[in-house]
Amino acid sequence: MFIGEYTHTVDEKKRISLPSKFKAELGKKVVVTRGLDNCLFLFPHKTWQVIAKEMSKLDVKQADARGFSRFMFSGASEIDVDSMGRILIPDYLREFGDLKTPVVFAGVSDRIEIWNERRWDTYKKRIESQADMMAEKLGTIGIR
Amino acid sequence: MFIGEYTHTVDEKKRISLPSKFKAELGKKVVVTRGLDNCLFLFPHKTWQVIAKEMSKLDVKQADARGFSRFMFSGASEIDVDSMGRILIPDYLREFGDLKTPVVFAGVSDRIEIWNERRWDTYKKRIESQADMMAEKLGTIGIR
DNA sequence: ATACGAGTGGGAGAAAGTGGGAATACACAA
DNA sequence: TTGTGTATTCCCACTTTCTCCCACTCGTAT
Repeated sequence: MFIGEYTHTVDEKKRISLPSKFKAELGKKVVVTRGLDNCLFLFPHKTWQVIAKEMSKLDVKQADARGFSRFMFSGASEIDVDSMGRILIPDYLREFGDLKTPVVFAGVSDRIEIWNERRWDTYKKRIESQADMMAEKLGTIGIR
Repeated sequence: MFIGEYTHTVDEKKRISLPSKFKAELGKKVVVTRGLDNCLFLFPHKTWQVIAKEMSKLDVKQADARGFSRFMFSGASEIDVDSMGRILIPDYLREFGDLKTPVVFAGVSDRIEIWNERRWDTYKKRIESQADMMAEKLGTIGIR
């Protein structure tokens, strides 16, 4: 399970090194896709295979399902982790996620999210400010 | 499985080089057909054979099934990949897809779609804006 | 103080993408 | 049939980008 938050650099060659805490669980082959709220999702290859299988069940005849699978599959990229534990995000994904130095890796259970740091901070503040909502959600999962 | 998004050029001789990530899986012989939403579908020859077989099972009595298979079969074109990994799209398909430089190859699971870049961007933006739909679909495939 | 691991930077070689030339095939007119 | 012009096919070559590997720095632990 991925937890924690790490800030990294995008170097001149557009490489980003993975947080070492995630390296073992991610393995040598990872998949990056478009995520929600302009972040990217990062999965171990094995997790992606499960997701891809689920997605391929969607009905091509439905316009929104078609759009969704186009969005996810075309947005996905299988990436080899280099010998230094870095990944190279394709241009179109880097643009989508607005990834400029610094970027944030956020572990979210089964997946890792990659964020533009500024967007991440803004997003976090917005969530933090919604104390009532947080309290309620905590309640629903049994913490009071 | 085809994933990812690649922008390529249509050269003076109307050739388009295939993204190298797709070359191995596509093989030396591919099939291009009319796709949905004004893009073209590109299949490895082997995949096409399976599709053709499935389509021939469709009920001829149903007008929409008839229309669909006419649409797919009449538009289909078998194309050899040249030694540099490029293909030559027939005029009528290039017109249908409005393919002018630059064009986008989008891997969508078992097919590749070829888009006019401008149309693709417009389409993508429309999908991106449907965040609710995306979140819902993500939920159905187990991402929350 | 030294060793180690994590994160970052850079250089050389390989590959991908694209443009263009030469050879071949084709169509049509003389 | 032969010649001419056009189109198509097959290679070769150039440029840019990517990939792989090595080196350096900084902080932490021994």
